[in-house]
Amino acid sequence: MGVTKTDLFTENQNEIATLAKAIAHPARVAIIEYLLKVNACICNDIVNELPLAQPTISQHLKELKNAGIIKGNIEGNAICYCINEETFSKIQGLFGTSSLQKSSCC
Amino acid sequence: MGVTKTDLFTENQNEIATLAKAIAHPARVAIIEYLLKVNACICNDIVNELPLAQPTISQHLKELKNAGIIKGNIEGNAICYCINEETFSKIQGLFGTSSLQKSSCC
DNA sequence: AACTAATATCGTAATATTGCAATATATAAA
DNA sequence: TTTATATATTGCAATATTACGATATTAGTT
Repeated sequence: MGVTKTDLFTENQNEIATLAKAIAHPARVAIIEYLLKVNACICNDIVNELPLAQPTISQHLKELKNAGIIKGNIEGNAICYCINEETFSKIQGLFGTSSLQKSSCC
Repeated sequence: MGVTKTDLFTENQNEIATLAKAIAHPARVAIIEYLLKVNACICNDIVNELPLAQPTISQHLKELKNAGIIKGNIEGNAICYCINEETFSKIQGLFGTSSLQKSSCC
């Protein structure tokens, strides 16, 4: 149906899925990488940096913001976006080496 | 359009997005967690473990397999699925602490 | 106030994802 | 060989995502 049955899964599983979904688009990966590189930037910089139309980027920024991965501060008539360290650390914790012990079989 | 313009982004950005997309569903997170917990299992175990119909789980397993996150070995009339360590390590590397240096601003 | 620049929202078309019933396939057991 | 068990595939309905033109909003500039 295209509708994910979130109520059937744990809060933790849904949280991981939601964070992963926010990263699950090359444009959003590019935005994250760019923000990490320049450490902070104005939205318009991203529009100039990426080969997508302004409304499209605005939409991607909104999704990243909803997921808590980035945050935006109003700066005059522009908006300064940057990585939300708290969420970013959480992601590194969730997907990082420590969190899950691996072991093969077949 | 619902169509991601992958050709506009780097191979690396697309790879990260593809791996993230494979994890971007609570059922697939649950499958990964289960495989990590039991270390290996028969597909039918997953069907019994998760509150989804067999065809739906088969589909999720296919996506995880396509992404290289799990692999399946035929074992009699059943199939033994397990984590693909190589890809799993790659994910931990990509999202883990080392790969991206963070620094806040606003 | 009129104008410009930066960003967000709306509406919509194209496409992708999710879930499952029905069915197919494949192997083992009787 | 018939039957049972395990898994995959097909087809489809419901919903979600992606992209962008048009337009709105907001704040600075002249």
